[in-house]
Amino acid sequence: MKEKELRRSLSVFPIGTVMKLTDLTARQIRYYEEQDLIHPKRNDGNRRMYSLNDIDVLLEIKDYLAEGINMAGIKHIYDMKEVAKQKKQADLKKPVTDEDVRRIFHDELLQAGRLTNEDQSSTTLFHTHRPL
DNA sequence: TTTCTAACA
DNA sequence: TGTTAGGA
Repeated sequence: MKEKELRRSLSVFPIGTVMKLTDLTARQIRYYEEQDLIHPKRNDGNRRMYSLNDIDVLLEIKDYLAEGINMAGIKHIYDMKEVAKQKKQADLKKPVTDEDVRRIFHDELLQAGRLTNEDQSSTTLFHTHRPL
């Protein structure tokens, strides 16, 4: 099932189509790109071209935002997903006991509560969770 | 017409 | 995030 993933990765939609499909503004879509949440390619005219995968991520972001998670939180969720994949590949050769495993679980707990909404000013950073 | 970058009464 | 200017 590799052919399918390959197709989902093809960047073929211009931003206008993505706007209609996600109900996001061009401003938001470009902003999420700045935050490295998506990486649309550019065509010869410097126009952004999005893939089905990019659209899926955009839709996920909408859900997270609706759940009250801020940009910082969403970013963590995605670079956690990366770490999780690195771990998965590493586990194919190495045993399952890495520091990464703990870090992942740790971050997971933090996000469950801490970065839901309010600003990073103070309170919620302390009372929600304790280090693992 | 559509999208791009940069910037802010 | 919205919106707009000025260009491609």
